[in-house]
Amino acid sequence: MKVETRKEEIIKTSTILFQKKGYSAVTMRDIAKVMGIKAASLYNHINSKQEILSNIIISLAEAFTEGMRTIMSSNDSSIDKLSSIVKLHVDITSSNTSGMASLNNDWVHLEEDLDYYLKLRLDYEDNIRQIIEQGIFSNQLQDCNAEVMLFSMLSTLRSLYVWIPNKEDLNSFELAENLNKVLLTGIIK
Amino acid sequence: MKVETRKEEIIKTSTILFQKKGYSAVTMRDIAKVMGIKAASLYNHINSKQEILSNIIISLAEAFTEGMRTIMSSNDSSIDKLSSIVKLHVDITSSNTSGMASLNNDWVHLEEDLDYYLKLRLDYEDNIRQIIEQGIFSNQLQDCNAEVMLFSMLSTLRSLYVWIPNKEDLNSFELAENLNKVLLTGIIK
DNA sequence: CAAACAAACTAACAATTGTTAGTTTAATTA
DNA sequence: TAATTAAACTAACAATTGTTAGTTTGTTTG
Repeated sequence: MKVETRKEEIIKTSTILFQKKGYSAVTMRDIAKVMGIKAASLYNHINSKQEILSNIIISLAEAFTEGMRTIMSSNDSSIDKLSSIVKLHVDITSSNTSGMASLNNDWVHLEEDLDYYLKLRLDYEDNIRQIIEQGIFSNQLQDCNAEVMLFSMLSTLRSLYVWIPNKEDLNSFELAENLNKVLLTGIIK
Repeated sequence: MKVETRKEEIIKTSTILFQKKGYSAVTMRDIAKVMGIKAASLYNHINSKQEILSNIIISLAEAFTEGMRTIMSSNDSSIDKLSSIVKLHVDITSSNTSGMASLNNDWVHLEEDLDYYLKLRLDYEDNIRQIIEQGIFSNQLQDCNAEVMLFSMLSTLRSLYVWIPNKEDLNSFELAENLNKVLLTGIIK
């Protein structure tokens, strides 16, 4: 709908500002100034500052949930599923690095949608855990502490937003390729 | 000095609050309330909110720098050096998980000490990069993209603060052990 | 042309922010 | 006991916060 256009511009602008200073440190006047209007004018398009944050975070969280649904419903091996997850993170993060900063750092400031976000996040982690445990059980993965594997992988994937903007020399495909290699087979020869 | 005692209590309290909501969202009145005093009373012991943040972040950053100095001056192999770095992160993070949250998320709000912090951080990263490149050169590490290795490892280590408080079942030693295995040799069998 | 509408504006609000000045209280030291 | 000091207090400040109400402007549509 065309009505959404201006709202989307506000969200896009806010996303970039939230990335730089965090949700709490960004004022409505900051956002307005970047857009070349007055703070009060923002309220013709959005209902609250909180709504902006929700829009940024929830849409991304749902994208991950949707991607995970596809992966889980496949018949791939555990290792292939993990590779798909890496690809999913690289793709979503590449398309919205700033938003991923809010997802990672500002979710604590969600109000109405906090519980919903936490549920999506928990379910997502549970799915990965399940894949890893299945991989250990079927002898494809090392019999190492599953939580450590989960944590290590997820930490790296969640930090991609910091790193992708600084490394334009690798395209999405190569990046996912390299990440897979490092995350799955380690760095030792 | 005994004079510092009260100041340290304020910093400790602030550290925990900063971890929960981030520097910008925590007010001097929040800090004072937890300590059971009035906001104005805080200023008998500290000069500004900013000073609290600086204290938290810089002392941690310097601990890392100091640890790295020791590692770099050893004659260990690249792999052993990387293991020592993992241990360094586990140790420092275990001893101050809340502070590590500020180090990771609130450093952007540093003012006077921002440049100093950035220099420490950059030097630290350069040292790790150097170790990795040396490892590749001497054929101990896979000939994979060095930046990806560096990023993956550092992302995991920097996220430890989120994870350590929830996993008390692993002690520092076991944790470093498991992390080393996963980070160095991967998760595939 | 008139009506409708999107999107900006000005002005103001009540609450909250970090911080300062000056004062009181209670314990320690000379 | 008198002087000192650490550490709290009250009261207030100027600035900034998110947000609301009501108005103006210019474009699109009937």
